[in-house]
Amino acid sequence: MSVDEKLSRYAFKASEDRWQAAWEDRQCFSAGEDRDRPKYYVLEMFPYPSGRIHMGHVRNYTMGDVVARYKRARGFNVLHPMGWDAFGMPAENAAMEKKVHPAEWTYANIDTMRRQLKMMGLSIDWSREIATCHPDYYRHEQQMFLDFLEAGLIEQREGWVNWDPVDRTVLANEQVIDGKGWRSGAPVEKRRLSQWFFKITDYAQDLLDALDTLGRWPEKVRLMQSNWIGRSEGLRISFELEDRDDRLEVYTTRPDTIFGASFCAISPEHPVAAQLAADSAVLTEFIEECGKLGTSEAVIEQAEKIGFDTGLRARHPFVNGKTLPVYVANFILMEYGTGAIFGCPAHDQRDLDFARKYDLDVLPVVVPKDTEDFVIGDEAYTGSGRLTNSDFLDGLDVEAAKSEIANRIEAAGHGTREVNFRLRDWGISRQRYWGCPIPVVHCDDCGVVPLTAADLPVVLPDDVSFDRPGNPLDRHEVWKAVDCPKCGKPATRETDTFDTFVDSSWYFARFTAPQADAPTDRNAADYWLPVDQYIGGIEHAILHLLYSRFFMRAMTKTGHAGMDEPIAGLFTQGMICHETYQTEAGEWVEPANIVEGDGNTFIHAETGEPLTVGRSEKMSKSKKNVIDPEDIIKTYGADTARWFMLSDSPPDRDLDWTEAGITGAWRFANRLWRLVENSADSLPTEPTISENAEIRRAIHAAIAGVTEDLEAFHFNRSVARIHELVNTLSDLEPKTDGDVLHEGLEAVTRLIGPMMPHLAEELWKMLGHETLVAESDWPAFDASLLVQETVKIAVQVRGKMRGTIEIANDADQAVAEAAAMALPTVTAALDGDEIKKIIYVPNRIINVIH
RNA sequence: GCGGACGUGGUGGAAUUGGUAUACACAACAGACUUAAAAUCUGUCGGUCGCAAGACCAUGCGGGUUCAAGUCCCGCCGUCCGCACCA
Repeated sequence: MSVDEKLSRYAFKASEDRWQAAWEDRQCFSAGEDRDRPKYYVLEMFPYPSGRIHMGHVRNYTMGDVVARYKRARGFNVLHPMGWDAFGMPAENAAMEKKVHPAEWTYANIDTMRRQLKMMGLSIDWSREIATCHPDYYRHEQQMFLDFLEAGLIEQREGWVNWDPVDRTVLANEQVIDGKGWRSGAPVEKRRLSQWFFKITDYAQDLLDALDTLGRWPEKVRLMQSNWIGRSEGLRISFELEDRDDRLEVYTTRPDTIFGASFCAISPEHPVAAQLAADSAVLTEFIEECGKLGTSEAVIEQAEKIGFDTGLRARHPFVNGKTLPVYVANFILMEYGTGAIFGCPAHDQRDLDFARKYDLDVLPVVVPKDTEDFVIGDEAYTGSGRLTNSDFLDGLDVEAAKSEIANRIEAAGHGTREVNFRLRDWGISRQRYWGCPIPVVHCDDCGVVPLTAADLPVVLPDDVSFDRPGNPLDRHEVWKAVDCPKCGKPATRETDTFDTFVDSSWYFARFTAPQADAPTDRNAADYWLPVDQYIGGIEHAILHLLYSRFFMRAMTKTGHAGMDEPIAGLFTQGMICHETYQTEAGEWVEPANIVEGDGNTFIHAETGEPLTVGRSEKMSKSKKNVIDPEDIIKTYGADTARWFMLSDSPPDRDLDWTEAGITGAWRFANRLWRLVENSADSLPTEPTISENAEIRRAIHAAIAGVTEDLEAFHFNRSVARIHELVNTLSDLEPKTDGDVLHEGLEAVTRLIGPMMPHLAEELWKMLGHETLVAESDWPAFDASLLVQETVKIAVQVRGKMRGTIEIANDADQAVAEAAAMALPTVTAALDGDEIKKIIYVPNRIINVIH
């Protein structure tokens, strides 16, 4: 860089160091419980310490920082903390692959990522930092487990897991690939294991109902949660079984189709299936085959639907002598309803596919209105209509038939109306080391015994090895050995740890008092909660957010909190994507190794191989299309990186990372810096009000617009408005327009404050201020300046644009008509025809119909 | 498979929520400055036809509602997210 360039360019590095030190010095971002100002709690989803920050983090934390800095300028007492979602599988994988202890790996990653986040200049209260893997955090989680247990919110029962028979270890769904263990390659089996469950289903109705109160959540997230909870009103019907004393309980939401039933199907895990399998090797084999699909619902649903005819027959409750074959079918989930259904192929697609496959009857019992010769082909009919082929239900509509059949079945004692939820209890036991230990012991005499508060924390042992698969806690005889809290005899510790979703279900509460001796300090929690603005990826729309909502209720029930809903406002951001590059052999190549060849081609920087450019995809290590934020910040500065993150793409949509985009942002930062640099000396020292109404309108319209956009999360629009204002100000002559330029530059500087905080401080100083933008108020606008005297409105003839007219604001229809008719394009389009109607929307449009 | 979203110039996108489609930015092209390049500044920039005025076409595809549709409704196509042990 030449001397000349140094003089004409914004020296971001010095600036960033200077202002970050100034903020730190003055403790600008430390939060206290100031009751004189309204509080505002801004939170971004805390990161998993995977190694280095990625662009997704940069985008997420930039958005949160814009909100935090903006709200601070608006006079709010802002809490904006940061922490680490530090337990999880990657640390154990690293331990196996790189022979490094999970704790060491995790804490080193945290140090790196904290340093990187600080480079961004975020307005975070770092004194509140927490890491979920630290005993100071997880001891409180253990305490709450004990409290929840006592409050009846937890129970222990058996649950299914994916079992790798070769590695003799439990696998996560993502570790099962095509039905095989990812390391061993062995076909997985389903196994029953004793597990702890949070009874989230006790709150199913409440979690559903309360969605209506979450007005500042995206509609799509509320809808997804609502569907996930999946309330259904149906009927539990008890079928008699031929040659058996017991009955088969099925659950259905379409009892009206009972006369179209042609089979029953039960889950491979249904007790009846197990019983029959005891005497049937073929059925046993079939059930084992189903188990190879693992526990993933997505896999089960996508697998080919297969069944096994048990030979059992269920008696139809209303048709004398009619019996239905009972199948064991791989798509029936034991977790939903009763684990058994009756199938009506004509009116359910899955049942129809099954019936066609096994050649079962397809009898339509609901016919759409005004239809003759109704037949079912390859598509089931699930719409409304009249009942037919259904004895006493004939002629009724679907709703009436549902009600009638329910009445009859209840009266006959063959079943009951039942509300069901798709939502299942939350299994929290994990057979892994790097998680929060579950604070219970197993005693031969007393059974499962919870520890007491005095025994906490149960700390993970450090001396563990990962040289073989399985949970190291399980083989740690010293750590496991403990005296039973009840009888004092030797007992063993529970070796399962918590699902990491437990850690992230209450961290927002812990941030309100991170040093408290109890899980929360109610004074602080009641002051700060709920989170006013939460920001994170859409991928967490269901599980993390639903678990957190449950957890808050559980904390309230046990006295650790005082409200049900932890998150008042939610925003879900899009992902960061980048083009992908591949060699002819199909190997992925990093963007750093790409150079442009002749024409529109790209070649490998080192090997010179020709490369194909693939479409933009989510940045991922596997496709090597990642850009390291630290490289970008070092090259262009934090403000440029932040500005690019906010420009162009709407925050809820995916953002395409491009070289052109980041250099464009860099050029803008410099352009603005030069504008102030070149005009600062010519500006009046005492602010005066300019007579230039046009420019002042532009300035105040920008302030009004940016304010509105920031409130609505339209950051890309704020950026466009700031571009426009800077373009306008650039055209001014500092010597003659000094007063209005001064007003404009002061406004721009404060408007970019939340987005490019270092540059804003730098410009503020250049404009002669000794205060900090970080401690300044948000600029106000004068609404009276925004009113325009005349408006330009569109003129249409029969809905087609024919020109525009400029008339007075709120002009009468007569004025608008006269102006419109005077347009040659209008008279030409009318061609002498009679005018039938004129539609006039003041300040918008006039439409002449002929 | 089920549930949820998204689709506008060469590119990212804007559109007062049913009222002038393409703001703002990028890329490209032309010019100025420069020995030259970079940087910077100025101009052009949806498509077709036309010297021009202008006309016609265009918001994934096909229908519909309306004086008026990117926006609302119906049906397709494509892409993405979630599916309970990844975080």
